[in-house]
Parts: sequence; C-alpha cells; structure tokens
Amino acid sequence: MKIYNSLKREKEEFVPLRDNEVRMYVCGITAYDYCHIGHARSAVVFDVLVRYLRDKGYKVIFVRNFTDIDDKIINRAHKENLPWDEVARKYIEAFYEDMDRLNILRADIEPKATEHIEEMIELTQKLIDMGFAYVTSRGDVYFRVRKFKTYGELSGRNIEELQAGARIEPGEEKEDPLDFALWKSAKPGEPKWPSPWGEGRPGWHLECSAMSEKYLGLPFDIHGGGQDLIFPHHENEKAQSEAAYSTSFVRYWVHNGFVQVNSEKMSKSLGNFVTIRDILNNYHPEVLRFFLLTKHYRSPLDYNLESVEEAEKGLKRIYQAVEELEAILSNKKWKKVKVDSSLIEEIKEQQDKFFLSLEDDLNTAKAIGYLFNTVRIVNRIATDKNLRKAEPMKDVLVEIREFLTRAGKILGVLNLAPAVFLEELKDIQLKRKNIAREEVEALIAKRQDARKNKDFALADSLREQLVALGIEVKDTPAGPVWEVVS
RNA sequence: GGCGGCAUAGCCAAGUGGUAAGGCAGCGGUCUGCAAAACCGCCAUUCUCCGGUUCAAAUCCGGAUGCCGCCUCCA
Repeated sequence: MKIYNSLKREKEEFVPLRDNEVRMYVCGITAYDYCHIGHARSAVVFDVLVRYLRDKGYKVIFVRNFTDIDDKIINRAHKENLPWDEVARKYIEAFYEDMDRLNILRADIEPKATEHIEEMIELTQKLIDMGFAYVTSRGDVYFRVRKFKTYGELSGRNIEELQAGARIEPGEEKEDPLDFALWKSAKPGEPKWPSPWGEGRPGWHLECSAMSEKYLGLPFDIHGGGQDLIFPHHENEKAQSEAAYSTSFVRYWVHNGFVQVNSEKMSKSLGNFVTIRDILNNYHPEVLRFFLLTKHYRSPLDYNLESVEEAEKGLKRIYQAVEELEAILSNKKWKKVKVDSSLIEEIKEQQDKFFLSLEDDLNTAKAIGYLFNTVRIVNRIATDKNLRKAEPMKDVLVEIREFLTRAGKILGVLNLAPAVFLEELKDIQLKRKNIAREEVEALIAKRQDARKNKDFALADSLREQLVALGIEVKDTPAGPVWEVVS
C-alpha cells in the first residue's frame, strides 16, 4: 500500500523492514483528563491502519504507550486533590472505557513511562557519555540540540527559525535555548526517582525513545500520532534515538489531522473541548467511529452535530441493507432463472475499488463511497421480485455479505447484528429527543385500531402527532414499524 | 514575522494530467388507503479568482484573495 510519510512529505510505497512483520508505535495519551474527540480520531485512524495491515496478512506488533508521569498530571493532582499516580490510574481507566466503546483494539504492548524509569536513565546516561547531553548544577539533564546535525528534518524547520521562538525559563541552566530536558530534577513535594544526577523524573520525549527501542528495536516501521506531535515531540524523540543508537529511528512517520469543533480550534481557553463520553451520551459509538472515517485521515475534520447526524443516517442505511440482505438469504426457495451478469461484475468492481482506496494512503472516505454503492446494489436486488429469489444470485449475495463483514472488520464498524444496532440506535435517538418508547407505542397502537376500523382520518391525525414528535411510521405487511427521524 | 496546509453543487465529501465517486437535503416517478423505506430518474459544461505550461488541468507552474494549523502544553 501507499502511505504518506511526514518525513519525506510524500506518499511512499509501504514495505516493512522485515518480511511480513510490521512494527508500529503510536503515542498514547498523557493521563490527566478524559479523552476528547481528537484522541478518538487518532485512536480510530491507527486502529484502522493496524486492522488493515493485519487484513493484508502482516503480523503487526503494535505498541501504544501511556504517559503516566508529567507536569500536567502533577498539576491535575493538585486540582483534584489526589495523589499524582491516582490521577494517572483514573484517566487510564477512563481511556479504556472510552476506547472499548469505540471498538479500538488493545495494543499488543501498552507500556507506561513510570515502569521504564530504568531504561530512560540508561538512555540519558548514554547520551551524556556521547556528548549529546549535559548535566546542570541543579541536576537537570538537557539534550544538546545543535550537536544533532539533522535536527529539524522531520518538522521541516531549521535551527535559526527555531532559535527565534526558543526561550530559557528563569532558573534553567541551558547552554542553548533550543535544548530540551531529558531529566528534570524534582522540586519539593514532586514525584521523584533516584538517578545518577539526583532525584527527579524523566522528560516527556524520552519515554517514547526508550520504550520504542526496548519493544521494537531500531529502526522500526511506523510511528504515528497527531499532527501536533511532529514538533517538538517527534522531532525530539528522533534526535534522542538517532543520536543514542547511531541508526535511523523510524521508517514511516504517519500523522493524523486535527479535529475542529464547529469550525473552531478545540482548546481549553475557548471552552469547547468535547469529550468522547459526552458524545456517546447522544450518539451511538459506531456512529462516532463511522463519522471519523468519512474524511481522509490527514485532512482537518470539523465536528458538528449536522455532520454526525449525517453519518448516523449513512451507517443506518448500510445496516438496513445488511438486514435486508440477510432476510433474502434466509429464503430457502430459490428459482432457477438466468440473471444479467453485468450486475455481478458491478458488485465485484465495488469490492476491488474499496480495497484499492485503502491501498492509497488509507482513504477510508473514498472506500466508504464504494460501500454505499454496494448497498444500492443490494437494495436493487431486494426490490426486484425475481432477482431476490434467483438461484444464481445466492452465491453472489453470500459474497456480498462476506465482503461487508470484512470491510466492517477493517473499519471497525458493522460489528453488531443489524437488528441489535437498529434498536440501540432507536434508543439513543429517543433519549436525545427525550421521548419515551411507551409513548410512541401507545400512539401506534391507537392508530392501528383506527386503521382496522377504516377510520383513516383518525389514523392520519395520529400519524401527524407522531411526525410532530419526530417519529415516522411505516406500514408493512407484518404490521407497523417506526423510526426516529431528525 | 517564519514554516506548512486547504479552497470541489444548498451542506458534507472523494478525486494529483484525460474530461467531476459517494452521502445528506431537494425535485419528478414506481410502490402505498395516506405515508415512510427502498428502487428508477433529475440535481456542479464545472472545481475561489487571474495568468501560464500542455493535444488535454479541479489536478502541474506563477500570482491574488480567503480560511486554517504549527512555531508554547496539546491527538
């Protein structure tokens, strides 16, 4: 497949270093708050990448870390009046809750920074010994940025540009404002670990260098994260790792685009942070997941209610087609008739194009288009009285079912039985509109009575009442069926 | 100020040289007591604007305008 490499700034053919094995590292969360929609996008994007690579037959070793010691966690601990490690534990647990609901697979290895202090100290010592780092009088250790010649290569900046923005904070003893911390000496009351340079804690960038080397070795194939991590986090990781191990660090750097909220940057100051759990109060987790995949992973994505509800309608359309497909397949009496082979070719074409889209830099938005084309074909068969019972269609329909299952497994949607999803969706829509199921069912029962009595005027007025509530009733041979509409 | 990205129908969105996927909404039809779903048909001679390259450009180049991100913690 082709994948966009942030380092080269172009799409490249993806070839793993070792035959059939893909080694991949994605920066996980700093556990100091609930996860927001941006975390969800990053998690979903790399989850789909892992799933797709596995579908292609690669053995993927996937590492996603937890930053469980950091300034932000310490600050949060003060605010919540909790021990810092309790804060980390609490938000890691919340992370799992949210990610499980979004159907994000667990990484193969999920290392925590605090469990790798030893490795980080070793790495820091190595950099000091090599002259890439230095210790200050108060026990901080800094990386000597100017000594690392290709610094800025990943983020596309040069030292002079960076110089302008860099500052030395009061009390810091940097040789150069560009230098960044590998080890921070502990202030009174802060969490700390013993080290050759005194008690302190590791700098943020260090953990990913230490843990990726430990679990994957260098160089490894894919390093992922949000676009904002390119600078300084990934630039610094790269500098540390390449300086210490004298080899290239990562072969393909993959970064996902940002999520905006109502066309604005999501930020604490604007107060527009949208957490995953907030969204899942009002929308089905698969809907959120599907929404996140309707735009290419590198483009900015605007989160707004209209777009999510559009995704909801789209996913519902696919599920309804799957339900219909299964209904046709449950038929036992197939008729021996000839069918037009062009239809069969059209179906195959959609499948091929679906996979070709993913081959091209994981274009899920495009791939989903072919899913909808497949849905239209299924519905076309379903509405044709002859086709839906035609013997030659049977194998074709089974194949479509298998295709949709496989596609769903890659995208991490269509994971539920259609009837289950549609009921769950209905519940969450009713909740959103604050309508009780019983209320709807009572009105429908009343309308059925009226219809039996051929009192169509009453039946129609009851229908109008339901429509006013946002409920649409459809009359089927098996009785009335209702849906919530926006 | 420096670096980078993006501008496609009412809305969302794919499309990196060969003549505009898909979804939502809308309109007409089939079906229906009515309606909904579904299906069929319609819905961008045109891709922010101005130049250029080419037989051919939404796609490449130059310029303009607008929006956004990064440069400080951030997925």
